[in-house]
Amino acid sequence: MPELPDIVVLVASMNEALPGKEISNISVHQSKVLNRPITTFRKEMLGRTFRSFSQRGKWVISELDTGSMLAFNLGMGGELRLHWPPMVPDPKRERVVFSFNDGSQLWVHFWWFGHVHLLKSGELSSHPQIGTLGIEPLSDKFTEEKLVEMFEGKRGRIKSYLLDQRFIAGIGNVYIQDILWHAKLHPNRQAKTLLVEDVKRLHHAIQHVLREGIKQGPGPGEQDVWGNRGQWGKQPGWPQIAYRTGKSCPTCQTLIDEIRVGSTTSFLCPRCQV
Amino acid sequence: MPELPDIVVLVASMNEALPGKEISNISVHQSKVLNRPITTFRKEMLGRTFRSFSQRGKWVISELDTGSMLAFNLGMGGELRLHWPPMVPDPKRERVVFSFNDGSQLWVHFWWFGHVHLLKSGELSSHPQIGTLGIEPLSDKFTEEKLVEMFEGKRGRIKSYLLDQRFIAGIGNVYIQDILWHAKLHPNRQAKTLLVEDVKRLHHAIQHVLREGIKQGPGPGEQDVWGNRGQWGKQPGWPQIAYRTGKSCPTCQTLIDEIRVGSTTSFLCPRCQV
DNA sequence: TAATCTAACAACGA
DNA sequence: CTCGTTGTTAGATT
Repeated sequence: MPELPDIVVLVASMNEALPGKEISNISVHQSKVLNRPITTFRKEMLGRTFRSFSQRGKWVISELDTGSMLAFNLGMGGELRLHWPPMVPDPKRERVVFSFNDGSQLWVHFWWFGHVHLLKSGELSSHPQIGTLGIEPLSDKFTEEKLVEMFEGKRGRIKSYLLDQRFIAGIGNVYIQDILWHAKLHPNRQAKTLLVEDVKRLHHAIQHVLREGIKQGPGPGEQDVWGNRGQWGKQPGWPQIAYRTGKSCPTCQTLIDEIRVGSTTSFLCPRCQV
Repeated sequence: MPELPDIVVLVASMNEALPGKEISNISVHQSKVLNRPITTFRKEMLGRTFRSFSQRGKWVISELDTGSMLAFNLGMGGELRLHWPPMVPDPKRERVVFSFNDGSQLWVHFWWFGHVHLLKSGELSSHPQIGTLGIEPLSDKFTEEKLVEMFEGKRGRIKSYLLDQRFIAGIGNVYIQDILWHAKLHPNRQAKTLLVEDVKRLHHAIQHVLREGIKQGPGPGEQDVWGNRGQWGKQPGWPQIAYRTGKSCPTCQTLIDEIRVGSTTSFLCPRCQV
């Protein structure tokens, strides 16, 4: 699933490519991705234009000319792709296709668990998932103190909290790998054992890795609205740890390990991360 | 902790012994058993008389002359005892002592986790524990159909549900032993595997064992308000299974086993109960 | 040993 | 983590 950096890059490309296009047709091939009956959805969306796009957690939020919002969650294996000339989509693969008045199309693709939710102005905050998202880790409000607070009184492992979208929005099981490596913290480290020093390193690592992710372009399997992919894995320094099992830790040359943490996989340097 | 049959017997004795007595003094030796500050509690209780007593789940509920309720939960090792002539209670042992105008005393004793909660008329249903109690298993409303419904869509082991006070009120880890033996059901039996036949046997076993418990008098460690104890363990047929590890199953002579089920102990016939 | 609440965790389903 | 629900467990304690 695309995480914060992937969404930031995708949203930037959508802001270049899509504003002003008027929706002239909509095909929905899997109705449960919508939060309304198909007919209602079509009626409310036809004739609308996208005004702008923004990122919130792992969601793409677009503002329509009516002031309503269309919120995309790409689930697993998700893509938002602009197509021109128009093609006939494979209905098994494409969940929703928006056709525009200039002949181009926006394909919403994912193989499982995605959402395309129409929200009236002001309904963002009452949306069961979007409304409960935590802080944006690249915003000014995400301070070291906030991170200290977040762990206060918590008993579990830090990885659980970093992945919990109600605390921090946008970190998933890809970028967290390098975040924990930069912070020199083991994913199983208990929150209550963190020192202020640890939290400071973690705070810095979160912002550093997410910003670097934006700079490097979409992560593995991700792309922008035109299908451009990023540098991930194509150059030596990026990523340092994620999906590099058996390679050497850049700091100490110990071999990178792959372990199960709860139901997720973690990549880590067993020597640097404690 | 006293369970439904023990509470029924205790309540009956309290209805004989206590109505009409006026509370002339109250000593509270552990304030956290109350749901009010001690001074407020004393002010509201002094001069009151007990009108009647009833059983709800594992609670003793008494109605005062004001229409308010005083709800007792005896926690672990709990006793409600009428004393005359008055004695000086050991404050380490006795949590609350009510002195009456005739010189007698009601001692509230337990070594852990008991409650003495004052509730205004109508507050019973909003009490966090009493208000969420499930059905009374000896009431007419407790039908086989109710029991079938209770297990519908449930995935866990039946013992969890039978002990969960939000489903059925009043069964604890003592009487459940003979209930499951009579129903020929293993405590770890998954709810979803129950046949209608099983549920029917279970329904009958619940009512049979609880009624027999009332008839036999208070269970192990329990007593009525005068301190009378029951027949438990003093005669061959009662109980059949509970606390009889290593004895013979009355049906098949297999030795009774003692196992851990979650965090509780279960006694069972490994041959009869499946 | 017991009772109940809760957080954390796992299993499952959508 | 993709997220919600449900059940299980460990820890704390009203």
